[in-house]
Amino acid sequence: MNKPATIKDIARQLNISISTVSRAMRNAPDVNIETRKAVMALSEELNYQPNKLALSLKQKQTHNIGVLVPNLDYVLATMVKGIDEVALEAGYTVMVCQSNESFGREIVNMRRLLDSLVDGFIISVSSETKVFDHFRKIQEKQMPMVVFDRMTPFLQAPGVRIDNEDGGFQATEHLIEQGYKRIAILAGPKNLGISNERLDGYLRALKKYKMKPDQDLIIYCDFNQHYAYLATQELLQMKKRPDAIFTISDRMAIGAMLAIKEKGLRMPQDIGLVGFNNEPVVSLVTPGISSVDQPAFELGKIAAKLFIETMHNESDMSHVEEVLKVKLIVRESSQRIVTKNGRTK
Amino acid sequence: MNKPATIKDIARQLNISISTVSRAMRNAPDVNIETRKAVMALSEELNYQPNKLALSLKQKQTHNIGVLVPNLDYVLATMVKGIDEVALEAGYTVMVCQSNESFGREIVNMRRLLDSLVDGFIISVSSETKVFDHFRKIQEKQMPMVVFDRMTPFLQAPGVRIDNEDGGFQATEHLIEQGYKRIAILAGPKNLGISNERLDGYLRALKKYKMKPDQDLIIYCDFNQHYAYLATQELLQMKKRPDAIFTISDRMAIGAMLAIKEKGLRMPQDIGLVGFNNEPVVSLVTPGISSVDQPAFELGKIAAKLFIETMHNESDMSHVEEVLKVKLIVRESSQRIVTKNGRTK
DNA sequence: TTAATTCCCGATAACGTTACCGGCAACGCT
DNA sequence: AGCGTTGCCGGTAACGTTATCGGGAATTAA
Repeated sequence: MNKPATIKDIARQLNISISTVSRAMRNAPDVNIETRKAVMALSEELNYQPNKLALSLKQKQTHNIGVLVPNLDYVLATMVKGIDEVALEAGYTVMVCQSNESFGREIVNMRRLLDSLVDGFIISVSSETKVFDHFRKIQEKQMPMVVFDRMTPFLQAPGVRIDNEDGGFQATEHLIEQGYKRIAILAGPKNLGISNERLDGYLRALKKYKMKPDQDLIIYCDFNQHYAYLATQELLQMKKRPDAIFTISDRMAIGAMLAIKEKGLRMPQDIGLVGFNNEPVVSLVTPGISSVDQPAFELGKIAAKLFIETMHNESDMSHVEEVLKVKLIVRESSQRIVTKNGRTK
Repeated sequence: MNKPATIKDIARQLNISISTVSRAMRNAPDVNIETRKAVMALSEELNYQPNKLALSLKQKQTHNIGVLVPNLDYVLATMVKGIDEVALEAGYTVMVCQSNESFGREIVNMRRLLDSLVDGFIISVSSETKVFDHFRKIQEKQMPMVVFDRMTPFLQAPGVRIDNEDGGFQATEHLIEQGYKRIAILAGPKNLGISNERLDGYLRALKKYKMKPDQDLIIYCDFNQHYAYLATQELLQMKKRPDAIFTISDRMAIGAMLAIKEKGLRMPQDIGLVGFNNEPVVSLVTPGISSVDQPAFELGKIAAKLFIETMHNESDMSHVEEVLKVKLIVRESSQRIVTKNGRTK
């Protein structure tokens, strides 16, 4: 009972050939019912487990999905959970690798998995990534690849994302409706798609209300709390400081909030604030921060479904792009006009 | 260029045997320098990638580590990051599988990975798990296994955890020093080790200060925010309600905080609150919640190191148990006595 | 010159599995 | 009786790699 039992052991003990055992095991035709029973019984007794490696080597597929993510924060962890759910159901095992937003780690992780460990990839690109050659290798190998959340025009692949532009629009329009006049945006890194899309929504909202965008109020900064804190400090020291800030992530909103509080300004009276993601934390801080809610779990599930479709489908799906709706959740940080029932009109 | 290049292709094109190519590739002796150069050059040109499956099949090891976690919340994600860091460095790829705190999923995930996909496991058990037979299979196969964070006496395996008992003690002693008299504890599920250890610390602190534990103030409840919220509501409706609450996780502390605020009680004046984990969120809410800080990232790294040691070490390491220090971080939620410099004595 | 040593290399088996082909009975049909 | 069909099974190659062995040529030692 030391070495794990193999198909050969069963064949030898039953005095039949390994081919027959193999057939019996996977319910193939051309095998007598009695023989099958005997094989099943013995395999049970020997606690036989088919060797996945050998199988994968033979039929050149692993039934593993490589999931490449830049980190495992709340949103991505939720998405991964969605992926996991669907993948498991479909008989796939997922290998999650996080790159820590590092370009180098992203490449290393990818190459590792690429070496015949997975059948394909579900990817959300790192914010550091500006070059996409390593992903091309996946496509060269004809491997299925699905991108999610953070997409990029440089990759021809099916994908699913949220309507970032609309999210940016909803957030900005809401601030305008609340009477804010000088609305700043903390956009993320310049090369990140979601960053620019949310910025586009911001710009469209300004345009709709005939407000002129002010370059001084459009801040690009790294996707994290501390940089948002610093950027907000600078914003608040301007002669004509903004009276509202839209940050493209909740983490950044938290940073902004800290700077605002430190300055002694009140939300929403002195300054309005809206974030993005609707992470649990924004409803816990005081004041609660308005934020654009996105269906992260659902998005993960769709990503996995797309992957499986791509696997089983011969036709080119690289043009497929699912876009999920988002919805602004209004909280105290931006709600100046209060109606009778406590909601904005 | 469609099919990936193999060692055979190189051999054929160079008119040498596959053995020689194999040797050349892995810097084995017995190969001429010229030959090696030629092999290297051609393998570069053909973009050759050794097939990990074949290699694993041959030498019966995969260089993969299966990491089984109950979820991917902040603390565990941080630990996984630590594992990842060390594992990658040592040439291992990690496969993260989350069980969603479900016993069934834990088993499914484990069996998947067990079928020759990984060389061993690093495990944090699900809170639902009361039976550990499935883990025994790992040991039967002589596979290395390391447990982390959530340990259990039912598994003989090396592990690393934090000093939960001391954490519970620090938190409770602090509350006592702040003059709280009726200190409740929201403990987690009864079968969870970390839950009981933190409770033990709580009890030891009470004993040290000659305070009698009150069974009505010891609440077992599920490890999540909502149940903590409900439990706190009940606590606050008692005739002799507690004047402080220690929750064994920050998520539960948040739930408690919500119930406390709803009741209109002030922290720390009317009631004190201390959590566990020191997640970022506790410093963001108002008032900031005191919490026991644990070195999650470090813990992950040590878990991975233990694993690698176990791999390379023939001797039995199942008795090894590393315990990491924790440290209470005091915030407004529990700080009644303020000294000149704003710290407790 | 001969023997011993070193340097390279190739052939083969093996890891555990499946796919393909061929073959031998037994059976049914004309 | 002869023929095709069906049911069942075994042998073999292959997936891509490494380990083991053996052996020939070249170099060195005696």
